[in-house]
Amino acid sequence: MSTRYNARASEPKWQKIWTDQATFKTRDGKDAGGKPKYYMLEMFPYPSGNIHMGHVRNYTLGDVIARFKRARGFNVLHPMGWDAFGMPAENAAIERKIHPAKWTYENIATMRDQLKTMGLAIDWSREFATCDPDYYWHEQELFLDFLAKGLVTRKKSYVNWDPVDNTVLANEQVIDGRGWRSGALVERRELTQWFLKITDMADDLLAGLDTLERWPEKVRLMQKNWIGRSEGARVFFPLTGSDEKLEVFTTRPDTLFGASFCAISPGHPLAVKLAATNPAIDAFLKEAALTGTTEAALEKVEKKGVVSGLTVDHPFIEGHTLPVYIANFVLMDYGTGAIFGCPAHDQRDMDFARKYNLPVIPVVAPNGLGTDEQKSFLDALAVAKEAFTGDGIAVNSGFLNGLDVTAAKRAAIEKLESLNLGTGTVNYRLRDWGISRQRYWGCPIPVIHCKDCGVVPVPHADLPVRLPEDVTFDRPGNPLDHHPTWKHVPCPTCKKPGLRETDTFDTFVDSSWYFARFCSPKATKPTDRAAADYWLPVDQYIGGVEHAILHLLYSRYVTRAMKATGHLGLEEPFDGLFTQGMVTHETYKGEDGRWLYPEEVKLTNGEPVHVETGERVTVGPIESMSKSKRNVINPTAIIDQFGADTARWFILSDSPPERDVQWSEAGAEGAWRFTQRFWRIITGDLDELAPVGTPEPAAFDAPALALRRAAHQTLAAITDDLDNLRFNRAVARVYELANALSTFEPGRDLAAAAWARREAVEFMVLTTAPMMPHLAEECWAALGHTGMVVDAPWPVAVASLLVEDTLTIAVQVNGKRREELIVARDADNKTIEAAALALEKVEKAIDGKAVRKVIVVPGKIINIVV
RNA sequence: GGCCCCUUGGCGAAACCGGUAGACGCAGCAGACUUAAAAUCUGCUUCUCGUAAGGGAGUGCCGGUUCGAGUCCGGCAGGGGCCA
Repeated sequence: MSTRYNARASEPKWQKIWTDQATFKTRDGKDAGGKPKYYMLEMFPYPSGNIHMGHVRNYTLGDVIARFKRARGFNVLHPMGWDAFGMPAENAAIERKIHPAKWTYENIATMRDQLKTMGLAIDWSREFATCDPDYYWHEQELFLDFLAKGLVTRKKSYVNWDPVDNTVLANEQVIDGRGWRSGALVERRELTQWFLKITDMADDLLAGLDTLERWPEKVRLMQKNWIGRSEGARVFFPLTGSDEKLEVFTTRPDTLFGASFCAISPGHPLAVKLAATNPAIDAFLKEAALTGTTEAALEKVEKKGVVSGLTVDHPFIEGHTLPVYIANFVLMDYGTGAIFGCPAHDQRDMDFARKYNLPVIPVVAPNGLGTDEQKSFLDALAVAKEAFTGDGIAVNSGFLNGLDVTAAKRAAIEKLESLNLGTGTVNYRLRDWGISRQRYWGCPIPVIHCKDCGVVPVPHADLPVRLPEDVTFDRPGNPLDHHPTWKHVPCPTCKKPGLRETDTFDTFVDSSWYFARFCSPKATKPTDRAAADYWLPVDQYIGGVEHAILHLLYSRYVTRAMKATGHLGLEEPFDGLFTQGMVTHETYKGEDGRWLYPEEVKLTNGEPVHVETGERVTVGPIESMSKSKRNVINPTAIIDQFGADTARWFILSDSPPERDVQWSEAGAEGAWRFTQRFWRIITGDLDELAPVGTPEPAAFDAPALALRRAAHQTLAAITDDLDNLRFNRAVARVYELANALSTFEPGRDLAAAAWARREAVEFMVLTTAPMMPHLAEECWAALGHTGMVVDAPWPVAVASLLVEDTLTIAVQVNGKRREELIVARDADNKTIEAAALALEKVEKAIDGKAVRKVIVVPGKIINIVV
C-alpha cells in the first residue's frame, strides 16, 4: 500500500465512478422504496465567471448534509442550477461586445466544471439556468396565473432615474446620489410598472414567521422589521373652507392635540396641483425630485419645506386651523403621503418646527411625576430641541387627559370614527414588489399593450415570449425597446397592431420559485404537483445572510401565490434555514499603498515582503474576500494543489459555520497534512486489522475495549454534530479518534485488538466520508470492501459502549475545585460523599471547619460547603 | 438614534440543562528518527509565584442571584448586523 495519498489521481477517478454509476441520480417518491425524503438545497450561484471561496463553503456545507442524510437512509434531493439573468451579463455585452447569452452560458460551463472538481453529491440531471427559455417560459405562465388571480397590479411609482443612461437604477446602484455607471445626478421619476401585491399578504407573511422554528431568530427578526407592521389611524383633516379632506396616517393619534402643522409629500396630488400655479412650489418639487427614494436617503437630506398656502381644520378643536407644508421628508408611498406634525413627541417634526418657528405643544408627560415636576417637564419640552417619544399620560388633550398612551390612542380613534373624521388602521413599511426592469437580460413580461383593449395577457399557447437574439447594446436604454421588430405584434384580442411589454422581470422573481422547479425540472407546467408535494418543503436551505430579507421574503410570498394558483400546496418553502458566515483573509498593502494579492507576499525573517521587489508589506485587517482588496484565494488553485477533500476539510474545520472563517495558508497546509495522516492511519497497518467479515469476538480485553469505547463515542458525537450542523466539532471528533488510533497499544488478546482496530478504522472512514468523500472511498477500497462508502449505511453506536464503568468527578470545597475522585458509575451519593471527605486535599481545604452542606451532582461534581 | 447579536490562551475555537474552563486544530518549544534537511513520530504549551512539591489568579469591565456562573439577571465598555 502506498504511503502517500494521491488526491490528484484519486479525486477524478471517484468522481467518474459516481457519474458513471449515476450514484446521485434522485429517485422520485414512488421509486424511493419507502425511504423518507430529504431536500437539501444551497442558494444557487450567479454565473459570474468563476467559483469563489464563498461557493466552496456553501456547497461543502450542503454536500456534507446531503451525503450524511443519504447514508442515514434518506431519499435525498440535492440539485444545482444557475441564477443566470441580471445586469453583469449586459455590462459584459456593453464593455466587451459579447452577447449576454454567450457570456452567461460560457460562465456556466466554466463554473460547472469547477464545482464538479469539488466532488459534490449533486443530481446534475436536474440542472437548469433561469435564462433557459424552458425555465422562463414557466415563469411567464406563473405570472399570467397570478395576474388572472388578482395578485398583480400595474401602477405608477417613483424610481431612481439615470438621465444619462436613460435607465432605472436599483437603490444599490445609486452612490452618493449619482448613477454608479454614468455618474449623473439621479432623478426621481414616476413610471408605470408591474407590481406583485405582496402587501396583501403582509399579515400572513408576518404570522408565518412564528412557524419557522428552524430559521435563525435573527433572520425572522429582520423580516419582521422589514414588514414593519404598525397600528395607527387615518385622520381626515378637512381643508379649511372646502369639502375636500387631507388624509393623513399616524401611529400616534393620541398626540393629535399637540399637532401644529400638516405636511404632504412633494409627490402628493395636492402638491402637484399647487405647483401648476405657484412657481415657488414648482421649484421646490423639482429640487425634491433630485433626492433618492429610499428612507435612508431622505433621512440624511436636510429637512426642508415650503408653505402650501392651505390650512386644515383640527378634528378635535373647534375653529383651530393648522398650516399645510410641502416637505421633502414625507414619503409618498408610505401611509398616505401626508402627516400631521406633533413636534413635542416626534424628533423629525421637532426639527422641522424649530426650523420654521412652529409651535411646540407638549401633550404627553412621563408617568410618575408630581404636579410641579410635571409642569417643569412640560415647560422645558416646549422650548427643547429633543422630542419626548416615551410612554406616559396625556395632558393638555381635552377628553384624552389622564389616559396612558395606549388608552389615549384607542379613545382618539373612537372619537375620530364617531366624528367621521378618521378610522383605526394598520400600516406596513413593506411596499408592493415592483418587478418591472427596463433591461434586456431578464424574463420578458408576457403582456401586450393595445390601444383599444388595454393590457392583454399573451395567450398561454403563444408562450414562451422569447428574448430576441439580435440585439445591440450600442446606445443607452433598453435594447428590447430599440429592437426594430420584436415589440410590434398584433393584439391577441382585436388583432389590431399592438406593442409588447418591453420590460423584463426583476431577477428576484427568477430565484423565488427555482426550488419548486427542481422537484420536476422537465415538467411541461411550472410544477408537477405530485413531485412538488413529495419533495417540498426544502428540509435544509443554506446560503448567505445577505439574502435574509429580500430573496427569502419574496420566495415565501411566491410560494403563497403559487398555492393560491394551484401550483403548490404549501405556504412556507424552507423548513430549515442556515445562514453561513463569510470567508475572510488578511489584506496586504505595498509601500505605495496599493493592495497586493496573497501570492505576491512572502515571509522573510518573519517579516512580510513582496515576492519580487522585496519591499516591505503592511498586513492589514482580516476582511471578507473581495476583488477590490485583492485578498482572494482562488479555489481552483487550492483544489489543484491540495485536492478538493483538503479544501472541504479546511473549510469545515475550526470555525463554526455561521461565523466568518479565516482562510490561512498554514491552515490549508494543516488540512492537507491531515489527509495524509488519515491515509496512513487507515492503511498503514492493514495486516493488523481483522479481515472483512470477521465475527465479533465474545470478549475484549481492556485496551481493545477502550478503543471500542472511543470509536463508539466518536461515532455518536459526530452523528449528533452533523445532525445539528456543528461541522467544526465533527472535525474535532475525527481528530480525537485519529489520536486514539495512533496511540493504541494492543493488549494480550491480539484477535480482539485486530477486530476493535478494524471497527475504529471503519468508523473513522464512514464518519469522515461526508466531509472528505474521495479519500474515504480510497480508504474503503483499501480496507478490502468491494462496494463504495457512499453506498454504505451510517453505522450505529452501541449504547453500552458510550458509558464508562467509572466516572471522574470533581470535588469542590466552597465552590472551588480541590481534587478529582474516581468512583464507580453506580456509586451512591453517600459513598461518594464519604470518599470525598476522606481525601487529603479536601481535609486540608476544610481545615477543621464544620461541614454545613454537601451537594452531590451524580456523575459531575460534589461540593462541600463549610 | 432604535432593535438585535457578539466579546473565552499567541491565534481559530470547545464547554449541549448553571456543575472539573480551554476538547480539537494552528503557531511555538523540546525530544526521537536522519550524515543533514524535509517529512514523520512522541511529549509540552492560559497566566503567575516556585528548582520542585504545591499555591494563587483567570472567560471584556462593575455588580447581583446561587452550594456553584463563560453560561442566568442588571449596568457599563468595545466590536458587528439590521432598520433608520
